[in-house]
Amino acid sequence: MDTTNPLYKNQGIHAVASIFTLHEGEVKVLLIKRTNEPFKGSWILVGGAIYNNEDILTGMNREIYEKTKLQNLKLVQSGVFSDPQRAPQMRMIAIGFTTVVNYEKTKFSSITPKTEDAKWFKINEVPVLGYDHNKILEESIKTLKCDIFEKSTLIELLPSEFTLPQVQKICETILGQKLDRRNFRKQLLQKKLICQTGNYDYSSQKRPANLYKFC
Amino acid sequence: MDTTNPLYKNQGIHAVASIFTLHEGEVKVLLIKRTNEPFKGSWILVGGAIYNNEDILTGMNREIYEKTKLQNLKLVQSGVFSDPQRAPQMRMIAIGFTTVVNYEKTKFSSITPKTEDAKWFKINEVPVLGYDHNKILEESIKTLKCDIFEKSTLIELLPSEFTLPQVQKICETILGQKLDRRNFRKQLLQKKLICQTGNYDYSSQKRPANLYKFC
DNA sequence: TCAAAAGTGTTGATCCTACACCCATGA
DNA sequence: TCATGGGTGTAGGATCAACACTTTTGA
Repeated sequence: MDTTNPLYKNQGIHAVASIFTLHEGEVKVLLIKRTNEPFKGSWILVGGAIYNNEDILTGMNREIYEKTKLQNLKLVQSGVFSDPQRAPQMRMIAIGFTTVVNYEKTKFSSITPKTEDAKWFKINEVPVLGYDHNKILEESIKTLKCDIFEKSTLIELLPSEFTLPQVQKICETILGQKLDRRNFRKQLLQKKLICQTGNYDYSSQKRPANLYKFC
Repeated sequence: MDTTNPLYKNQGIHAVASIFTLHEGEVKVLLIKRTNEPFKGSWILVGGAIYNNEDILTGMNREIYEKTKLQNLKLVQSGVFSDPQRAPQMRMIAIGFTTVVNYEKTKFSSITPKTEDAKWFKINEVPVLGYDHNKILEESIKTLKCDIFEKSTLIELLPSEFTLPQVQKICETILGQKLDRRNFRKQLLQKKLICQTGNYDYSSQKRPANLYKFC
């Protein structure tokens, strides 16, 4: 590689995360309003350029922490975006990631100095985003749907004890379709990821549901 | 992004291809001997740094063409490699790709000025490579095994007319295991990717096999 | 006629889907 | 007692793995 070739100059790498949550029965994604050019005033996904001394996962975690104070999220890679024009200032490649976070955890995260505003958007009410972030989000939604039955996804979205109807509602919301109750339970139970606690959820006004936990 | 931050300087992107072929009943990968530092004299996969004005696929195709004169290969992305130390000169992220090429096509490709030597290696006789290319190759082998039943893979490895035992041998070689003949045929035929030509292969000294083509 | 490779079907296990009725509770 | 949501089992179809004998050819 000839490092004097100007075609190699000024490249950089973005790590961009679609952070999803469930709130009020809707799938939402965290967007941040940019305070600087380019795309000043636009909403974008959480992310930024990674440093020379970081691998991509470290950089992604740092960016997420800086902008949201969230930590220890399970990140799944969901695409590489390399259109030379995707960032106006300089040539940037983006690596997309997908993750979910329990809405309760986000209540206490204050907005950091780097962000003017951060907001959860329903995924079908997302505006036109800066950069190519609509495309990155689209790939992440596919990844989210694929990973919805993973322990790492469900464990984040559920409290320590939960009912099967709760789990089913989460999956249905994310997949955007109804699931058969009996098949759903069979499927989940025979994976042996969860087991009954022996407790019941009396909070509903109807028949109490069995409480389960991850085991 | 603060472009004056030195942590953002001098990043680059490698596109790295594991180009596989079948030859003399073995799966082989194309390696190139480096003529320059770093890793002068080491064998590495085909690849290089992409230009500012290329997307990653364009850059990968260009690198492959420059180094092998091969064109129109079906490239499948097989990983992102972002260890900050993976390249000694400067910080380079690598995007790995997997592809296959018919051995016949490679006979006429002469070595280009950029390469001292290029050679097919059996995949279980690959030496220690420069950079992190052993790791990249490992991921590509997984991708190759996953994609072996894809039309785009098989079509490249087979002549225009071929027998089912030929296809089966290819799959067995790549997967490294024997397959049941009856199940294999059923599986392939019910995908309706191939159909009989009505011709027979008389080249063997035994019962002639039906010739098939992609349809 | 023999050796070698090509060709061919069936059976059982597993998995997935579709579907209907009873149960426990609070109002 | 009723309305609501929780809980449960089975039957049919599709898919996959295992397995053995017959056919065609050249030597």
